[in-house]
Amino acid sequence: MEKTKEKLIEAATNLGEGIGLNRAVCQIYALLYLSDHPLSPTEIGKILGMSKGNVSINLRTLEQWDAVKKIWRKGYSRALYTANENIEEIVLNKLKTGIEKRLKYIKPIISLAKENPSHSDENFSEKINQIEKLLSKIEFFLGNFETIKSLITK
Amino acid sequence: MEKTKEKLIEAATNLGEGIGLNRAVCQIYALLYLSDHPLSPTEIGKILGMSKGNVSINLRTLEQWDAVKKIWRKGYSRALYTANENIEEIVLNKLKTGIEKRLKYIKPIISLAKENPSHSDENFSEKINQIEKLLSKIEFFLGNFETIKSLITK
DNA sequence: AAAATAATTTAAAACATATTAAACAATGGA
DNA sequence: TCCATTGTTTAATATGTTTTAAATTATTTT
Repeated sequence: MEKTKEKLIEAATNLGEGIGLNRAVCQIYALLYLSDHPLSPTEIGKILGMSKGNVSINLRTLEQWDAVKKIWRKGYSRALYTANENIEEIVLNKLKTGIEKRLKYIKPIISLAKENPSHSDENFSEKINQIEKLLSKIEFFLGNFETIKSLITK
Repeated sequence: MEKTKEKLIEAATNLGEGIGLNRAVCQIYALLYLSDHPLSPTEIGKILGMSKGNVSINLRTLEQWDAVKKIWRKGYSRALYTANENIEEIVLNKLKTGIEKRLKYIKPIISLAKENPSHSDENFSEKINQIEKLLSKIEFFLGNFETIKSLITK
């Protein structure tokens, strides 16, 4: 592979790792993003020096994020992969999904704490109120997410 | 400790772990956040059933994030700790610092790729342009960060 | 100043995650 | 249909992170 491309992939991978993604996922996405043609899992593995099992696992992860997609070429009947080039869209969607999941989890717990008769503790109920306020801000944010997203991505 | 509080700390910790923070950091912050009075490292360790080494390490991490602060009480000459209650502020500051660090790292690499004479590859220079556009969006965002922050936190 | 208590640092252990290698399944071409 | 090739799953290995326990350092009390 070209030296510059290699460096870019390396840089992107470090970046991704910094925000908690695993190495393989970043490498594969960066490779596909920079490639001008779709690649097969085998090619990906060869180029990146990575086992085919690892390629397989992480391609599926990327598909779930809608960060890459399978395409079919006449002649080839096995799938090739391309990157969804809209990085902002991918990131924002992941963000939204993540926040939603966590909200759903925390809300009932806060409700429970609110109902609970530990009214003697003034500080505690004040803190619960603070958290509730924060949660409703986040919910507002989610409610306007599509608007915010289009402001950013367009 | 009170049952409800315990559950809340547990929930907050799971939440934090979900976004890549370590268990101890979350537990300590949640405990201090919900406590109505400052706590010493020893107390924290005892309440959470955690080694003092672990408390020490993770308190320092939290201090670096400005998520907790040392306070002194007359009579006590050793430091006690309280939570910075403004969670939004903490999160946004961490976000900003993180983005800045990563920008500084990726920018020179992009510049290098741009200078590089791989002009034969039309696709490649197009992709570089895409990334540059994205980076300048992020920079714009950072430039207006204080404004955005005050919109959110106030 | 010495003893007691508290906090930090460190090296090792426990734990978690990512990666591989090998077995298995599916597909395409002879 | 059988062989060759590609992709997936899995169990194990390797790697990285968190936590602890113990040693060290700092602080307070007597």
